[in-house]
Amino acid sequence: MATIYQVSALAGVSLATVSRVMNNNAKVSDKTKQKVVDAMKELGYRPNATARSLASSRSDSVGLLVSELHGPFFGQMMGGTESELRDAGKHVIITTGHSDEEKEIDGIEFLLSRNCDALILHVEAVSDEYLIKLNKGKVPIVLINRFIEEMADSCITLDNALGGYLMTKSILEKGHTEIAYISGPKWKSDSNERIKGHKKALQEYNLPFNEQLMYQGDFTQSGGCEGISSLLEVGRPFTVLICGNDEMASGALATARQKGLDVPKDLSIVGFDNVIYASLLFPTLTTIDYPIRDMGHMAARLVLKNIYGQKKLDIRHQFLPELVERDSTISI
Amino acid sequence: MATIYQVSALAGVSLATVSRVMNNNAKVSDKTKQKVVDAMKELGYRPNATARSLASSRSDSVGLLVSELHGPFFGQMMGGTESELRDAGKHVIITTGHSDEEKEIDGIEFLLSRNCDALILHVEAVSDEYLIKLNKGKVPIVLINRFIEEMADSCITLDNALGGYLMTKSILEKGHTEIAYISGPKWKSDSNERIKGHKKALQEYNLPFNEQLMYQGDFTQSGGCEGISSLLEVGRPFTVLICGNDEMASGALATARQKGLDVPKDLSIVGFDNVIYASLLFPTLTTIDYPIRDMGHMAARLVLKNIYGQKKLDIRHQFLPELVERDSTISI
DNA sequence: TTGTATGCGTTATCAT
DNA sequence: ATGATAACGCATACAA
Repeated sequence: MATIYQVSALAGVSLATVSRVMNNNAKVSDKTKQKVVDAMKELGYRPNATARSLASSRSDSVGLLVSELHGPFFGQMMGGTESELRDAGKHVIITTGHSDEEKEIDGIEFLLSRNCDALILHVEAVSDEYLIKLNKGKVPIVLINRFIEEMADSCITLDNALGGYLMTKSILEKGHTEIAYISGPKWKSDSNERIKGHKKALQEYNLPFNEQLMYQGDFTQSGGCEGISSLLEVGRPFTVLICGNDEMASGALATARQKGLDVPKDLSIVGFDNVIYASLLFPTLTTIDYPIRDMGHMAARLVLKNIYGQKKLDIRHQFLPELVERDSTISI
Repeated sequence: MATIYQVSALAGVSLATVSRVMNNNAKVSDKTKQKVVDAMKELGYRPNATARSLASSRSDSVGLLVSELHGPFFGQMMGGTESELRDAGKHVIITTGHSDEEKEIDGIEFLLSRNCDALILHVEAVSDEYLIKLNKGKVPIVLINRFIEEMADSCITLDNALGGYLMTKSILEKGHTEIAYISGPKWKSDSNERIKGHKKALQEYNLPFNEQLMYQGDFTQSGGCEGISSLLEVGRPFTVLICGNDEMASGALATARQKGLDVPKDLSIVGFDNVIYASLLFPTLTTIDYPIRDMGHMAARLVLKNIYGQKKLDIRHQFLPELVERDSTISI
């Protein structure tokens, strides 16, 4: 691989000059610039990003930490962030945290060690204190789907409580009173917020929250399957099943059908996220739209604005969920 | 951020010694090692991967290029590769090619410029020649879902032709003779191989290939929607619709239902890939299982074996597709 | 076992 | 406008 030395030698100029034309951040006469460009082309020169980064402590790349690489949710998020950044000529370095504190920290340290210009994090296990401290460091942080008062300017969030409220309200309006609920892991804030909204809606309708018909799932399809099975075994009838996300809802849907239940006639089901295949299920799934792709976009824009100086971008920190009514819910 | 200099000063040893305990690749007395470790801890020292990489021309990370970050196919592939590599203490740097030659090359150059120890590529647009040349370079390459004779040892492939054959044969066995086909882009090799297998099965049954009922889609859901609409307009009846992948199949399925067609009674539909939600659709989708997660795993193992010296791993280069019969196909 | 010195490929600060 | 040269943070061949 050709280096800057060889280019400078072939072009008959100094290292500094070659560097200047690469970064075109200083005046270079057209004549010498041409010589350099020619030399570069002849040698097939490609700058070494590592050396460049070491010398400049920049890297033109931003670190992105997601919980998982698979699944519709993170797929959309990564896609949104990457496309925006790529359009701006920046690269994204992706790694995973697997919702595990140690792995999340490991991932963050990896990204930091790669000299990322900024970090966009979807973290669930590390503490607020850790993040606050991290945020005081040299590398700017953007938090997605998590709100921390002390670093509010760096947070891109969805109003999960509102989402939980909307989904419950919609089924209460349909006359349901016997409600089962498969939540996400209780230690995840979005699960909890959704439950909060759920309870608020119940309160407005003077309905009690029934702990018996609450099952704690794990946001996966199979979690939804196990959830509905377990809930049916409780023996207490319910006319609607609220799921903490679409993946669990789709699992529950399939299991319900296997058990001979007609959705929505025998049982209404609601999801959360509006994943790409929610409208392909049968019946099509009523859910809450989570504009995660837009939020991924916005996280990228926040970085572009704060770190890469694209001042004119306007930023939105809080996104709103919306009810998407489809065929999996029915009035009774 | 603390550097190796500060650690060496605090510990009262030389740079080299600090470096040795970091990499523990040379004898260091327990006593001095302890001093160094203590100093590191006290300073919260974290090695700078960039500097490290520049000095050693290694990076303990492998570059991964996929076409897209979203979608069930690439999600599974990335997940498989990352988990295997992460378990081995290596990191993955992911970037995208968007099935576009220029972007694929840009992505590869980015990965190369980051000093990746190896590259795992799912590329569709760059030429064989480019890859062969790339493969002669310093950085080892692994190709996934693409076969090039000259670098066969670096390829992890699925027998797409066999898959195409299996899917067609299964519906021929069911008595279908009026067959419509929504293919992937014709310039993608997997699309083509699947069509080849399709034709081979037709031949065995002495059935003609009907160009009229062939629609070229783009492997997306909406492509499937457009495909079936267009095919229905041809006016020539068909009892089965073969789709180049599950995403198009799911789009076609939804559109078919919208148009009042009963799947599978009025129309059988087959997909390809066996994506995670194929079994959640209604009716559940008959498809060809593409073990892409395993293949992602295997690509990682190939790297671990060849580059990171884990010699005992055994490698499999060719994977076989399997028919998964579900409810979207029926005998006539 | 430990230390010294040099190189890795750039950027950036001085000069000129 | 251009050139010398010192960082950047670490690995490593060579000495001791």
